[in-house]
Amino acid sequence: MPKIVDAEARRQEVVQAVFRIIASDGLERASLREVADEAGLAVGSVRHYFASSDDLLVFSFGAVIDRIAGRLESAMTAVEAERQGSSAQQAAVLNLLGQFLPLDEELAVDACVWMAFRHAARIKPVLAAEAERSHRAVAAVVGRLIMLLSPQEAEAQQTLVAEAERLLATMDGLCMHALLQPEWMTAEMCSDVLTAHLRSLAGAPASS
Amino acid sequence: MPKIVDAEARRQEVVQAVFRIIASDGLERASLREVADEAGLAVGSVRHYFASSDDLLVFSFGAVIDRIAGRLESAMTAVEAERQGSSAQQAAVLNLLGQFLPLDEELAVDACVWMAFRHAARIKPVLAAEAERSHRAVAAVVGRLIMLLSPQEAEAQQTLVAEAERLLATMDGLCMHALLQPEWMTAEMCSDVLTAHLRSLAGAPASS
DNA sequence: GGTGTTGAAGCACGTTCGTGCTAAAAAATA
DNA sequence: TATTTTTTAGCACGAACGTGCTTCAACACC
Repeated sequence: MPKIVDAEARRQEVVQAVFRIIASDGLERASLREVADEAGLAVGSVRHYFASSDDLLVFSFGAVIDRIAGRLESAMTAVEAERQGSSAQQAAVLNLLGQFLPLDEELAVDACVWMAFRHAARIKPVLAAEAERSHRAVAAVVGRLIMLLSPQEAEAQQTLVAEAERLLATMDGLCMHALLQPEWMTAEMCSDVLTAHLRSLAGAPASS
Repeated sequence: MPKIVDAEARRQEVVQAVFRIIASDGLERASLREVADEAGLAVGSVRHYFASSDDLLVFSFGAVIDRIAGRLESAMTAVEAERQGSSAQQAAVLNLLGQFLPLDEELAVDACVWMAFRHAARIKPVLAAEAERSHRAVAAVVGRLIMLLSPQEAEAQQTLVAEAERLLATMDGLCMHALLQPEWMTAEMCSDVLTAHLRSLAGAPASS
């Protein structure tokens, strides 16, 4: 029939163009014309794969969520595979939490895009569902991590939830600072903050 | 000479209109026309007080920084006025940290506007200087708080800095979650997370 | 009371946006 | 080779944007 083209691959190429534009110029510059230019296509071509601008943005949001959630999941299974309390497990935990931070180019792009979409979802209702999914996916991983790391002594369920939310907030804040104030929040500072937080988790059992 | 009008008061009215628009519709909707409508003025009138759109945004950013920094400063002096370790000081600390969070309508508007400008500053160079000032002002207060709350035992300077950055990141993450996922991050959850963090500061001296 | 400075309002221009729609190009099938 | 269908490209329209510039009303001062 037609010119054979892998539609799914094309969509991913367009999404990659969206990511690059958001990371460098912000979400508000991710218009159809800009995206088409960045992807080396015409506006009509992009609109052939995505019915509307909202469609493109929602799909892109979903794509970055899948990427991040996938990284977190695999890093979490690596943590669970290590012996409890071993230094190898400690390293795996640091690796897991590092997936939140813009420590290399790819992670930085994803972090930019993720932050931009989550903040945009406060205003644009079309993004709300994906924002919910994003929060659930990340909270699930962090919850498992907290259950693993918390002292075995009897812990109130509420305390565990609060500790999970605390770690989640710290990671998001750390990511935010690393993106917005990279001169202050360096990779070393991130590492220091992370180790301090993990020590506070292990050393100060939050017995309610 | 002319029609007497308190120019500074007028500017503040326009800035308030900017705040309302950003809080409800996002920063990208804070155009001259929208702001003029919200303030009950004409575009030309707004431009009489602000030379350009960028001028208006930079001034508004500065205004929200001053408001937040002012609240933090007064709350910090209240903390320093209480007896060290007293429960009154504990309450004053909770009050100080609560100034970061959208716990009432006014705080919520400021938090929205503050977040929006800080993220926009990553892209728009005109906002960069104010973003720097914002970071310095808040970091200074949090630094003083950490020095006050840390156990008196000999602490490495680096550890204190890391603890300050950790508290700052946690507060920003908490604020972000309270704004973006208010159903999950309720006021009670904020309180639980804050008390857990303060306990980890006092109970687990981060001796390097 | 005239006069000149200033607040307020609005027009006009060029740019960018999303989107409906049409037309050409390209490749697999008849 | 002719046809059919997907892919690509492009035009046109209305809306919204920032901004330069002009116009009008109002009030303090001579």
